[in-house]
Formats: sequence, structure tokens, C-alpha cells
Amino acid sequence: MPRERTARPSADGSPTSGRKSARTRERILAAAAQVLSRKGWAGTRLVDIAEVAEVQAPAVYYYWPAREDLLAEVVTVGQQATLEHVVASLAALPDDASAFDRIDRAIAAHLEVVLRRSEFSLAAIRNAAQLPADIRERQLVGQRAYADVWRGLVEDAVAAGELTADVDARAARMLVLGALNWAPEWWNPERGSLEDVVATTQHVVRRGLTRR
Amino acid sequence: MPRERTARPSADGSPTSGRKSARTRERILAAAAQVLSRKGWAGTRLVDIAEVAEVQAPAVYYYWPAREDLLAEVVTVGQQATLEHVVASLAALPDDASAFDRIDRAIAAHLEVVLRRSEFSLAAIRNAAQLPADIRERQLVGQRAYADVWRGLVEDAVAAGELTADVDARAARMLVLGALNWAPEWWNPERGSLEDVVATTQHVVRRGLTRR
DNA sequence: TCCTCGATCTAACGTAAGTTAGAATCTAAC
DNA sequence: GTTAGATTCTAACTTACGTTAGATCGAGGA
Repeated sequence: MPRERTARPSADGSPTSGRKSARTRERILAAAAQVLSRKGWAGTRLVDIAEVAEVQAPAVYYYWPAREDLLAEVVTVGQQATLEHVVASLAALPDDASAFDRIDRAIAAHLEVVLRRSEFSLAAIRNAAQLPADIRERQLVGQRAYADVWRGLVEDAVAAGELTADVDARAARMLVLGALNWAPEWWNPERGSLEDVVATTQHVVRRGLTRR
Repeated sequence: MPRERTARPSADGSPTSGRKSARTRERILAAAAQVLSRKGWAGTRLVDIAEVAEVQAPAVYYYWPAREDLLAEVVTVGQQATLEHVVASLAALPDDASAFDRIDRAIAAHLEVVLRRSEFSLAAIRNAAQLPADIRERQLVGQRAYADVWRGLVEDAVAAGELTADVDARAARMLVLGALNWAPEWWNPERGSLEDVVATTQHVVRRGLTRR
């Protein structure tokens, strides 16, 4: 059994730092995210993960009790990464930022994480509907927490009169999140920069939700 | 071997009409769509399909040579249903409909099919990324055909000067399609009517893409 | 240098699920 | 009512894959 079960990013934050065992664990986790995002929950084979991580399949059992636990951790990490990055981005804004500046920032942060740290968040997004019941339940808790952030953003915008009150707030919020979550399906770094996509999305969303 | 391999909707169009064997085939296909949309490509077990269709698993082999062929047909049907319904809806519009009226109609048609005939289109949408390579290739052809329809809609709107030219047309198009494809993840008939969602979406999209 | 223990491997097991074989049943024509 | 063909079933086979057991390798301290 390894001494530390949780990944501990070391001082310099580089993925190659830390104890060798911790690095192997990270490699397997990242490999699992990659395979999971492409093959789906049931289609993710331990052998494929192992091949990407350059280990033998049974090595997985040194770090996780079962395949399900490894995959569940991928989903959790993917969810938390999104939540934390968005919250941190919002916290970095000046206190007097307008409601729509905050929404712009959240859009940018969400796209950054799903398009750049894409394997983990993609795995979480694409497989949400396929999770086994027990894991799905935990996932819903995290999802609600993230939804609350966006609900707050939209409510603030409505209260500030910056957003049209003539559309259902929930529907509008989910339309936006849908557009964001779908971005990994079509965006390709070679066809346009991330910054361009962010700017376009901010443009369209701002116009779509702003009163005339 | 059954005499007819392709589903032939009979005069009244009801799912219980036609030869008994054809009805069984339809039942299995619909069951496959239901399971596939929830469990993912690899997670869709023949036994689960059979249970929903009220048949034993080997009965599937009377109609399809292998599990893959059944699932591939579900994806094809889901894709074609969307394409055909949108194209038919557009064709029903008067010739003098404005570019944005046509986009509104396409939005309504797309949402209708993914939210109502949801099992087939959901199966196609959610599993696009997980398809085996050979099937994925065929799927991309259909996907391109559908993308062409939307590309045309957007181009017409730009040409008519109804749509802002200051955003990347492709990105805007994909953002809208993302919002539409994501709707099944959150829409629930008990929380609001389909008509309301359609109206809200049309509102937001029209504002989002229209020049000031 | 040797010993210990952490880390990973090779080999084997058990089971779930797709598939096949062949029997049983049902339908429709004569 | 009988028969032929269509349809569906039960039972068995096969393979893939998660998992376990136990051996092996490697690094760090005595």
C-alpha cells in the first residue's frame, strides 16, 4: 500500500516531481481520464488505461481497490477542476465588477478548463448520464454546487437589471452551459485560438441575454 | 430470415400495424435506442435490450447479424430523424420567410426531435464520440450533411444582413447547436412545456446573433 | 553488502456477455 | 387439420476482461 492515497502536488507543481509512486498514480489517473473521455464508462478497459500509462493492468490495484473507484475519481477530479477554476477566476475579479463582467469571466474560465484540461472535464461531462447509480448520486451533488454558482451569476444580473427578465432564467442558464459543454465536440486548436472562441462566446451570450 | 429487412411504416403509421415480425423488429430497435441513450455504446447489453423489448436476447440475431449492427442502425435512425424533420419543417415554410424565421423554425424542429423522439436522437448525440472507428466514419457523413443545412441557414442570414458579421459564423453555429443538443440533459416536461423552451431558445439565439 | 519493504510484474482464475445450435412454437396457406 | 416456413426460445460455447495470488525487482537504510 502506498503511504499517500491523495495526490499531493509538490512545490513546483510539475507532474514529474514528487515520489515516484505518486507520479505513477498521477499517470494512471490521467490515462484513465483520457480513455474514459473517449470510450465511455463501460468501454473503458483497464488494459487500455494501463497501456497509456505504461504499466501493467494489475498495477492499478496498488492504488485503487477497483476499476470503478479509479473511474469515479476521474469524474470527481473533472468536476472539481471546473468548479474550482471558475470560482477562483471570479474571486480574482475586483469587487466592483459588473454582473456581466462576472458572467464573461465565468464563460472564459469554464471554456478554459473544458478545452484545455479537457480530458478530466470531458470525462465528467460526457459520462454523466452513464454513471452507475451510486456514483451518479455523488456526482449530482457536485453538479448542483456548480449550478448554484451560475444561478447566482444570473440572479445577480437580473437584480442589476443587466439581463432581460423576459426569459426563463433556468432555461437561459442551461442553454449557455450547454453551449459551453458542447464546445469540446467541435473546437480544435488548429482551426482557431482559444481566445477567439472565448471572445465569440462572450459576445453571443452577452447579446443573447441582455435587454435591448 | 424475415422477408423485409427494412422497417416499412404502414398506411396508418401506427407502431402496432404491419406484420408481426416487423413490429418485433421495431420494438427491439426502440428498446436498443432507449438503452443505448442511457448506458453508452459499450454499456448497452443485449440482455437489457431484450428485456425492454420483451424478448429473449438471441431473438436479436434473427433481425441483425450482430449487436454492433443493431446499435449502428439506432444511430443512423437517430441522425436521419433529426435531419429529415428539420428539412421537412423548413420546406413547409413559405418561400418569402426571412432568414431568421427559417432559423427559428430549425431551432423548433431540432428541439422537437431531440426532446420528443428523444431516445433515438439522444442515442446518436450522446454516443457520437464513442463509436467504433468504422461506424464513426459513416456517422460523420450524416453529421456533415446536417451541418450543411445549418451552414446554409447562417450564411443566408449573413447575406441578408440579418445576422451580425462580427462573429465567427462557424463558432456561432456550433454554440447554437451545442445549446440545442444539450437540452435533453436538463429539460424535463414536468418543469415546463416544450413550447416554452422553444420560445426561450429562439429568443436568446435571435438576440445573440442579431446585429444591434 | 545485505535486508526490508514499497512497487510492479507474470500467470492464472472466474464470470459476464455476445454468439451459435438446434429445438419448440406459432402462423398461414392448402 | 396438416404441413411448411417463419419466428422465437432454451441451452451451451467462447472469449474478453476485471480481479487475485504470488513472484520479482529496485531503492534506501543498517
